[in-house]
Amino acid sequence: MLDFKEILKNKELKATQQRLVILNQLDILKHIDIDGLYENIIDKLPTLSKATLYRNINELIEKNIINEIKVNNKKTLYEITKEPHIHLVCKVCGSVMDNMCDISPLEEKISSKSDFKIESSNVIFNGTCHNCLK
Amino acid sequence: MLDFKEILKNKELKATQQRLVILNQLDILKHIDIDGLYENIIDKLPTLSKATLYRNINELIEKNIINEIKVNNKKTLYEITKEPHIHLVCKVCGSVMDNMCDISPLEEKISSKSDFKIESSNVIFNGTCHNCLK
DNA sequence: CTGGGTGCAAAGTATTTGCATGAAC
DNA sequence: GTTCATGCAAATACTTTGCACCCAG
Repeated sequence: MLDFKEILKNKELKATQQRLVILNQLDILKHIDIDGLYENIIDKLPTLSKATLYRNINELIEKNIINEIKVNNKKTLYEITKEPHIHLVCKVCGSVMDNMCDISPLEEKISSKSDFKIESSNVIFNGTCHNCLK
Repeated sequence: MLDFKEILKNKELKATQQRLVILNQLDILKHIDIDGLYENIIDKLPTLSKATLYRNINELIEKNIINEIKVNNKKTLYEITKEPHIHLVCKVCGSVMDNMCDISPLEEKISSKSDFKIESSNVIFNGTCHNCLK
């Protein structure tokens, strides 16, 4: 499990109860929007205000501790920043899955063809997941 | 040039002045957010209300005549739906470019590995464009 | 003890909706 | 002539901000 106290310290952010709970819940819930996150946290930390949640989400994105996933027709989701990966979004059940497929061949093709230096990527595939195919 | 009257008719939408101007401007401006679009249209059609713009954008997305591009740290952009393609977003100048690179090899790799049936994709690469590299 | 973080309430933005009027077909 | 679309204003939803108090370091 990730040591969020340490991570926050490294980025010069105080390890407040609020931030630790936000990060823990994000780690558990994987891909969640702001309201889902809020509802989940309120059980653990009933005093949390939405203002604080918004402020922290923005701060944590800024420091690259978490990152946003923008899916069409959905509210923005958040996740803990880990290895770069692809997202598979099921149109039937709505679930979002991580996929570790290596996209560097594609990146190289594009870089060379377009003279564009790629630094990061956001790749989403929409379709039907394993369970919903059955 | 695309015949938007025809396109609207095929989707059973009335070809109103508002819709035609919205589509024409989108076609010219390529990747634009709602406020940029509104400001551009107001010159051509000063009576357009933002409510109508929002309603039409939603309607046109629903009918797949236009589509949204969700870029991190940017407002949602809109474009006329054409061939599937990738977006390259320059972190320096902010420009958004289309790239026609074929991603089907990647799609096949993922489909087979994950047992996920891909129907559409949203692929964004962030980095530095040709001009800003100089 | 000090500075950054929090909660609350209020302000600021963004987006949607109800309804009377108007335009497309 | 009908039906659907529009403009306006109001409602709703979303996000940020100011400020007094609080807690992590």
